[in-house]
Amino acid sequence: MHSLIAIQQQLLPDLLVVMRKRYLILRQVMLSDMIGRRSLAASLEMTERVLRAETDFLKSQELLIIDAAGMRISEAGKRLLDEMEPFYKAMFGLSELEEKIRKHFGLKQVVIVSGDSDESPATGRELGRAGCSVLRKDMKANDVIAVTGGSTLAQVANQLTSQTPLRSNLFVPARGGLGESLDYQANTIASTMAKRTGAQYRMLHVPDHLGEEAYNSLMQEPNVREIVEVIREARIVVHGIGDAMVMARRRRVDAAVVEAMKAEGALAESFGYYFDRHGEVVHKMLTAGLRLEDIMETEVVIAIAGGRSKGEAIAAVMRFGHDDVLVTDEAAALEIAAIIEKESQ
Amino acid sequence: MHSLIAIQQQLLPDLLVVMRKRYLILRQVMLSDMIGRRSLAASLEMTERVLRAETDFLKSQELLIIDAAGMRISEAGKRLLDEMEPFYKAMFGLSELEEKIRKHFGLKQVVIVSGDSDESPATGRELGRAGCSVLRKDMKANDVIAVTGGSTLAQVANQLTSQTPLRSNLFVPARGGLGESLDYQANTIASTMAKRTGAQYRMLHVPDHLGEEAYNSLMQEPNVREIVEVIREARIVVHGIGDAMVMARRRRVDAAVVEAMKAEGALAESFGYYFDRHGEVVHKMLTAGLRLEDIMETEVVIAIAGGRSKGEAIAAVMRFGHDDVLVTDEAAALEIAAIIEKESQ
DNA sequence: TCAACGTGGACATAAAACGTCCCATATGAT
DNA sequence: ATCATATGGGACGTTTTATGTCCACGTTGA
Repeated sequence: MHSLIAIQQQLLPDLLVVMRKRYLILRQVMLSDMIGRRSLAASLEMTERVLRAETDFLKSQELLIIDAAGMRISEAGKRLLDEMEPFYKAMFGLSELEEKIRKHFGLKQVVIVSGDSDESPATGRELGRAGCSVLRKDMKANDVIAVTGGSTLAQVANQLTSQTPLRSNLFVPARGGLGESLDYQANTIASTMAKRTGAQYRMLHVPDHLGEEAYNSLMQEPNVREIVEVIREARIVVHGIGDAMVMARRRRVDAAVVEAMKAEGALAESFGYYFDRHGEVVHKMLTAGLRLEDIMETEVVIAIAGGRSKGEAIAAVMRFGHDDVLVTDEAAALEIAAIIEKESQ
Repeated sequence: MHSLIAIQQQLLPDLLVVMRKRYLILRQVMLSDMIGRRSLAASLEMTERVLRAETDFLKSQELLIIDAAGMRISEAGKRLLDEMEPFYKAMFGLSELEEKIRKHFGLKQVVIVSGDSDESPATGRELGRAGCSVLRKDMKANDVIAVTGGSTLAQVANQLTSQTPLRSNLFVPARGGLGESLDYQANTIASTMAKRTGAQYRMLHVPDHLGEEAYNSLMQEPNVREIVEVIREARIVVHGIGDAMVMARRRRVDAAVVEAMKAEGALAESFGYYFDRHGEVVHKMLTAGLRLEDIMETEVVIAIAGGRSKGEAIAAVMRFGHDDVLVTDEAAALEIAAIIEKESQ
């Protein structure tokens, strides 16, 4: 059974979307006994016209009885709902989760791949693949795309492709060097993405965290200044999310600073900033890359991160509230959902 | 698993059609090793443009590899075909059958509902329902529709509906009275259909088989003559198919005639005529209703019949070669397929 | 080298989906 | 009995998508 669904996902990705839509309509009609088109459209958050197309179809299948008084479910419709119940969770559990998380954080889109990146590398790859689709869909001609580092972003970079060379696009690192391994550097990832898609890329050869003096003098350099300006005007930002302490350690942040951040409740790290559980930024620092105020004005901010252990961190960054799209995996999503659940009580 | 397929067939029949299309493309590509768009389109009997849309999609799913040299299937594509195999028959077995029968008899359309009308009344009703859809789709304003009698046609009549009254349509019996029970008379069925759809109807109160003298004198009657002329110009004919001997007995055909027909190999009966296995008409008779030459010129001829026992008869009438659409059930279709198979050897 | 066959781009046009408004009508409260 | 309200369905202009048709250009194999 499960394998059939997997096949259909590949061969007809929107099959499940349509199926869910029709299922939800049918269910809503059943719960409402008798209901009119307009109020049904409102309660399902659909426009009247597309709902109408669907109800017309359901009527033609005799799953819905629809007359001048309104519509109600037929016997065959009830039977179908019953028979479908056992499949529902397997088929649409993730969609439900997506919708829940999307709504709670006010995101434009949430994509969840099944599995746990912590446990299985395959899930990590899936995550990368999903990130690619999202990115591809959001990219337009002449876009500048800023990307951060990290293993997840590296997965995205290694799977990104494009049918035709995207000569007009420009990939840039969101931040300067952060003392990570070369493969996971933002610079590396930006260049990989550009090479794989036939796009342009520019590097930012500057350490990320800078003292005021160094910052000022670097920004005097015309070539640094120019690329920094390009970065700060990126239309799309793609970033990973990490655990604050893990990242701090990996980046050899000063022990005293680490302690300070810990004291302030630092939980998550993303595009060089550290966030506490409420999405507040802990420890603002001068940077040559994207600053918070740039992020806030970026048109499309895409977060990509997965693994059960990252659930909390992801939730923290989402609470920061300037992301538009979240791509994650099932394990992390379940953690996030649990956090939402807990605090809504 | 099987029940999921049943659900999907109700909830998204149109998407399953797409799924099959993509599967067949993928399979054809695999069988061809490497093939170009045009020749593939030809072998699948699709236009080049729609095939292209599909192959573009399959490429985006990475199921197909497509470069300047042509296209071939990817590893993922092969895997998908393998995994899909066990589901294929359950999902599209009937579509395959439909296509096979359609091609063999050169029909415009074949519709098969699952089950065996001989065994289950529910299948009979399904058959009627399917007949309704076909008829509805083929009907246009101002059409005259001639219908025959029989229990299957009665099923159609009892389920035919129309959203809006079809005031411009006219239902007429294809033939005169044939000595069957009232419910199954063509007259009854025509009037039922008309009443249920808000259409017009006309009756033909004349015995079907007539001697030459009676025929001539009846045709002198202006009102008989008029309706007969209308019948003979029907744009659509809907007819059932029966076993020759069963029908002959039910209609109390003269024993000597029955013997004669038997000797000539009469196998099937339809719209008052008897056919042998080759679709040749046995025993032409004068009739006030539709004659063979009328049928041959009718724009849309729809045959509706099911049940394993009728498979042979249906095949015989199809061989007659003037039907456009066949609506039948699985059991009959399997019989028909077996007959096709047997003689193609 | 050349001919045949391949893909992919381009574009006009047909067809479908969609948003929006309106109307006759059924329903239920008054 | 009547009236306000909500209903389905028709209509229609607009936008989006699908489709037919050509053509440019690259690859391949003779």
